[in-house]
Formats: sequence, C-alpha cells, structure tokens
Amino acid sequence: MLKADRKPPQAQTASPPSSEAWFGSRLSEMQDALRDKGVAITRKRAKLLEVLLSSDRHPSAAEIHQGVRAFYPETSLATIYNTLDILKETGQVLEIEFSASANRYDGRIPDSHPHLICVKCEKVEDMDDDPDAPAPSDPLDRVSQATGYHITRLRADYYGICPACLSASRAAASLPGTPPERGFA
Amino acid sequence: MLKADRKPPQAQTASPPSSEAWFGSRLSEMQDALRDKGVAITRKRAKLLEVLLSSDRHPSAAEIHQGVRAFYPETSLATIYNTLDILKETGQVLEIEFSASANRYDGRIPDSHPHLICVKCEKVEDMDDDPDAPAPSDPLDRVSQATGYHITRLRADYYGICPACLSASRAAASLPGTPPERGFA
DNA sequence: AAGACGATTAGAATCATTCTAATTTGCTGA
DNA sequence: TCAGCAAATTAGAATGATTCTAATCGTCTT
Repeated sequence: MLKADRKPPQAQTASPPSSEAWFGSRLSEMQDALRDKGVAITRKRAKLLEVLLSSDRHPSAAEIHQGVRAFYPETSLATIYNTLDILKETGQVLEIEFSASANRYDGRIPDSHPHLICVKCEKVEDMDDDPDAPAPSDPLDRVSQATGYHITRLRADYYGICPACLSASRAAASLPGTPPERGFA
Repeated sequence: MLKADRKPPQAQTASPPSSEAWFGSRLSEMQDALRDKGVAITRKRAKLLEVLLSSDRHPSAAEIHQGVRAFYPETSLATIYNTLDILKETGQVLEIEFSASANRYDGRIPDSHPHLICVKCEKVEDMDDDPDAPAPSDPLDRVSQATGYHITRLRADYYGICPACLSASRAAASLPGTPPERGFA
C-alpha cells in the first residue's frame, strides 16, 4: 500500500490537490457519507467538498462560502453551515473551534489530530510529529524545535460524555420521550 | 515540601477551598501579578479572584459575574471581562475557549494542562494522568478507561507564533511605528 | 400538470464578547 | 477639607459568527 498516495500534502508543499490520489478518495468518502445520510449531493454541495479539500488553510465557513460563490454566486452562507453540519455529524469534517474568530474546518484529515495555530496571522497547520527528531522533554520546547514556531501553549482537551451523563442517558433510554439536552457538541 | 498542600483539589473532592494552603498562595500570586501590572486590587476584583479560586467548575464569565454580584450587586459584566483580560495577560488565568458556548476560566491551574469536557452537561474538569494505571495505546481509550468518560475526541493544538510572523516581528522591531496586528490570542 | 419534499434563500435573531462614552471612586497634594 | 486627576466602573450599544425562520425553488414522481 502506497501510504504517500493517501496522505494530504503538508502545509509547506502546496500542490494542485485534484491531481493527488488522496483527494479523490477523500472526496468519495465524503460523498458516500452524504449519500448514506440520505441527503442529496447537489452541485453546490459538491463544490463545497471540492473547496474544502482543495485548501490546506483549514478554511473558515466564510472562506468556503467565497470559494463556492466563485462558481455558484447565488450560494448563501446558510447552505455552507447547513452542509458543514451534516459533514460534522457524519465525522467527515473536523471543526476547530475558536471563540474570538471564526471556526476553521479540516476536511482532509477529519479525525482528531494536533494542529499548529499561529496566534498572529491565524494560520492553522497540521502538525506531524517526527519521532526520530531529537526531543526535549518539555512538549512545548519539543514542538517549537521541530516546527520553528515559538509555541507558548498546548491545548490538550478530551471531549466526551461524563460518567453522570452516561448513566443518565442509559436510564433515559428505557423511558422514552425524554427530551435530548444540549451540550458542547 | 508538602506537595499536597499546594495542589488544588480534584473535581470529585469538593471542599471549602479557603481553608486550603494552595488557595492562599494562588491568591497571593494573582494579587502580586495585578500589583506588578500596576492595577488596583479593588474590592470587586478581590472578590472576583476569590470566586475564581473557589470553584472547581471552571466558571464562565457570567458565572463569575453572579458570584461577585452576590456580594457587590452593582458589578457589571464589563468589569469581569476587563479583569479577566488583565489576568490572561499576566498568565494568571487559563481561558478555555468554546465557539458554541461561553468560554471557561481556570484560575486554579493557570498553566496549560489537559481537561475533560463533557459535551452533554458542559462540565469541565482537570485531568490528571495516572502514570501507573494500565494504559491502552490509543489515547482516547486510555483516557476513557482512566476517567469513566466516553471520550470521543482529543483536541491537541499548539498555540504560538509561526516562523513567518516571528521574522516579521523581528524585522518590525528595528523600524518602529509599525502597528501591531491582531491574532487568535 | 400537480403534489411532495428536500434544498436553498434572505434576512432576522441570538448570544458571548468588546467597545464607548459617561460617571464614579479613591487617592494626592495643596 | 477640597480640587484635581487617573483609574475603575457602568449601562448600553456595537460586533460578528452562527443559527433560526419562513418563504421560495428545483427536481422527481405519478
């Protein structure tokens, strides 16, 4: 198996992604996920997927909107958010949340993985750890050294369902009609 | 050195924190940081620090506001945000950002450290890794097993300044008068 | 052609956060 | 004590990303 063919290019090596094999396979995966959900793959939605995969910038909803509008100028932001929601539900896009600016979306690698986030220019890059590199023990130093960033903070948070909510939802499963409660995700 | 005396209680062991030694020392650290910044420690600000340290809930700005208002009903939210900003600048509080709900604040342990975030009830807990526990290799499984959470996602993002911005700001340092640009932090 | 139903739209609503301009508070030094 | 000053605080407006709403559009089926 040619691993390289399935791996999105790293940030520094920008290249026309539609020529890459991973592009096609990710596209198919996303399309299949939408089909499985029973939602139509309209032209606008297809273009959205393309835009999402064509950029290594981890684009915001507004950036995706612009990209789609270049081809379908009548596209509204609501459609972008709507489709991103479906992709999130199906695990086909990773949402990187920010409170002070727009969220960013990773359709290339939808599983959770570390990022490098520049607090100045708001660049978001995928990080790949090189296990062979000389490694200081402090993770901030290690990543700084490996990437050339001046890293000041690691956000390492685990998202899930707490024991109390787990048993609550198990209990609720037996008595139907309980309204679902909202949470972070 | 009695390490336990300096460590905030873990989430499951709620206790009157003002009786703990770490409470007093964290409080002093925060007050010193404010003094060093040259800002006054007013009664409202003092109460804010107390509220911040008294809860292991990682409170939101609104929750802190409520806590302060219990003593000083004329306190406005702007004061809360204003003081939190100063504390952030001085590294005395850790801001945990969410785009879909209010940010949460950790004044007990202001250095970056992992959290457990329940996506249902929005509980935020500090996570402490037990290195002696039996450890599955997948970090999600490992943390699920150690905590009883059903962990579905790890957000591991490094924040800092990218190489390009680093050299740009080094260049700007020589020619003064360049306006500072905004970023994620 | 009619009906149905999902997709899409423009614009309004929401909500945490930030901003603004005015007011208050607490000194400091005459 | 009091004038003057700077910092702190305030209420409310502004912001901006996201979500909601109600109406319209497109496409497929019969």
